[in-house]
Amino acid sequence: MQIQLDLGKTPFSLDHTLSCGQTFRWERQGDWWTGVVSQKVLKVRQVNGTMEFEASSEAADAQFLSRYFRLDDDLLRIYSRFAKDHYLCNAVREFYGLRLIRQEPWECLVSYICATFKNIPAIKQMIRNVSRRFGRPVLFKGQQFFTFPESSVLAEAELRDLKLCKLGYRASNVRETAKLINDGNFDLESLREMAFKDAKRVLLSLPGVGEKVADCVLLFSLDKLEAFPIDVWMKRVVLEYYSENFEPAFVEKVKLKRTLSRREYQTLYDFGRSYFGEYLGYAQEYLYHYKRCQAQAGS
DNA sequence: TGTTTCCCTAAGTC
DNA sequence: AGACTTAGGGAAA
Repeated sequence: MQIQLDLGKTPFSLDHTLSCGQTFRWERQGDWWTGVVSQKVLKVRQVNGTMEFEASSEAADAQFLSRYFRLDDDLLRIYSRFAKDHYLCNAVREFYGLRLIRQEPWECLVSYICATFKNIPAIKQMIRNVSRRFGRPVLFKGQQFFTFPESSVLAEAELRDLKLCKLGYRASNVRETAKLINDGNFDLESLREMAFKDAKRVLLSLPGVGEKVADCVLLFSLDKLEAFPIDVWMKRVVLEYYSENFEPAFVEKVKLKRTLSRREYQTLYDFGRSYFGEYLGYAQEYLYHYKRCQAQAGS
């Protein structure tokens, strides 16, 4: 059964939201996007101010979609707080309506542990492989999809099988993290109620989770909009667009390095926090997408 | 114009 | 500070 969700005057762009690289389980065919979210298959398209969708389960109703796509965020207010320079104004104009997505924390955590040193097509491939190998099949409109496996399943997975999913050295990090989560030492949902710094400290204790992965999980699944993940693209954004905020020697030194030390990461974060304000997580996502599109257009 | 090969780099962590 | 580790994708052949 097809359901409609009226967006009213709420700024929203389904295409920008699903194209910007924050999530790895959606595919576009024509106007329609199909993806697996929390045990359900969704097929969605946007026609101006309306979202039309179908789902494999009735649990995926308009309220579910509204929560997943963060339609509760007041985007205009968020824009007014950070769109104060050339780059952000351009990014907001170009990607108007792009929203962060409220992902399922466990899948988000594994996705970003896998994301280290990989490009987005490769990450999508890994998550697809893991779901096909360890997830549960769901039939939707005559096609077979696979849910993302629970931590209990990955905790008992053979390393060999995870490596066959092309995880490489990430396989052991995924399995050991799954064990810790599954043993009940960590309740990911409880992090949502904690302060940003406390939640981050907990995540940093998991194998395969450093500053950047922790920030991604906090931003994309645990409602911490003050997270500001700095990967190679965001490093370039900060050091190229906002270099005047740093010592020239620092800029030159950090530009040349492949990876950031914890101290350097913190220095870039502190700039983001003071310059972009309370919604720096949103600013991050716009600038990340903007920089990647610029690079693609230029080459 | 269609393959194959080579090379660089990727939503970093420890 | 340097090792880890691998596949996608563009350039070159």
